[in-house]
Amino acid sequence: MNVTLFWFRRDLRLEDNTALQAALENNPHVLPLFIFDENILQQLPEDDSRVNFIHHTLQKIDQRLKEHHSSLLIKKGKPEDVWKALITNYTIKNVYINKDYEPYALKRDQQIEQLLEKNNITLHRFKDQVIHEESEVMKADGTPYTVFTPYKNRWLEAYRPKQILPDINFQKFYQAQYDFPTIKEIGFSPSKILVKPYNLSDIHQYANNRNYPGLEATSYLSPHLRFGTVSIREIMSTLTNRDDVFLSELIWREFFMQILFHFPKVTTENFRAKYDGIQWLNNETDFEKWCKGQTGYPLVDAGMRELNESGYMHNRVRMVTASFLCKHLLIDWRWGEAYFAQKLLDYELSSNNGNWQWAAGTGCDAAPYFRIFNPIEQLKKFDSSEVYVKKWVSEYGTTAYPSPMVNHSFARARALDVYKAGIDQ
DNA sequence: CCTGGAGTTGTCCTA
DNA sequence: TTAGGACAACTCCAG
Repeated sequence: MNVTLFWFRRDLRLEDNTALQAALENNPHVLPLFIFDENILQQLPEDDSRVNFIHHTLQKIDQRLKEHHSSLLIKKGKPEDVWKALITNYTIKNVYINKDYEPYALKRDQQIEQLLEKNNITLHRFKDQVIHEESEVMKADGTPYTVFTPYKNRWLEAYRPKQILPDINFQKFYQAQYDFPTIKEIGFSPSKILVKPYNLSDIHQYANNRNYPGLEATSYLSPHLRFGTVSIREIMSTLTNRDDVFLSELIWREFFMQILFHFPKVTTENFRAKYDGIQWLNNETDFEKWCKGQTGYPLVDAGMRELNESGYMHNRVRMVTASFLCKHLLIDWRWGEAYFAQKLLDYELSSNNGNWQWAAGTGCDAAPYFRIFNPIEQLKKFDSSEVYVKKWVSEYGTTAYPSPMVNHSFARARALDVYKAGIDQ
């Protein structure tokens, strides 16, 4: 039996899925596939919340497919090995994927494409996870933007709303009944941390509410965009002119994706080499206090504890915690980036890296280094009733709560000195 | 090539 | 009490 493979990666949905739709429209016997990639899994803790979310999402997709006498094929291994086995066990002419722009994924897909080509199999790639991909929003001279505002203006000029795809035809799937593996069979254990459904019902209030972590006004959209459990086009179709501040955040997502694509060195290096001379203190005890939310600054600690306990952190608080690590503690932004990468449900290399470099002042279009968040002032301004802080730091206000690990005025002056010295080198 | 305007999210001090 | 400027130049981008 000939089959066409559709490979799910970070597009875990049956609705408005560009490559899946194309596969079903042009081929009989479409076999949907997901590979638990050992290259990625081996770095993760056994109860990783993202792996659990992926597993849970795939199970729901599999259940829907089974209602139509088909099912998902789940494999675990290194993608190249898995594909070699698939080519041996099935007769495959076409493979469909949605593009993924991260450095690891680009390399992986290139390898798989070579392997498929050798076996006379065509790989069909589609743009799906973004409105404008890496080279669709460029300056007039053909080079990429490195400043957000002009990028955003060009992005908006180029935007054309697109129709959501019609419902898929389940009859076109390959009819087979594969067992769906348990989380244990994949080598993981259940996580207590769960992805919440996204909620855009109050999105027209985003501009007014977004800075107040106590309001519980966040959309919780980010993990869904990360794993493709919702289509970016569907989100765009729900926005109106009033939602321009929220739309800007979606454009930031694509801005940092194209930065990572065109400047992959940012993964390990400062975007601006000018800051390479900063002498980080990198004190491990300090770092541990920050990770655990034991700094003695309530807004910082609330943020870190929210992250540790829920896999989320409010946007404003991400800036405060990141600024605190880099400027008050003089710890290399890469340490903070790696910690967020472990914990965030919405972890995305491009956004995480871009925003950490922004906070550290080393990135493109970054905050100037002398802009140092005052964690006490930020608390007064954005959580004055202390609802957010009390929610996450239950001992706040008692003797059990630690005193500040570093004096703000001292740390501020020290950061200015160290940054200045680093730049002057 | 030149030029001018602008650049996510702050803080602190002074008048 | 509050508004405004300093903080520090530098680079980007469009015309």
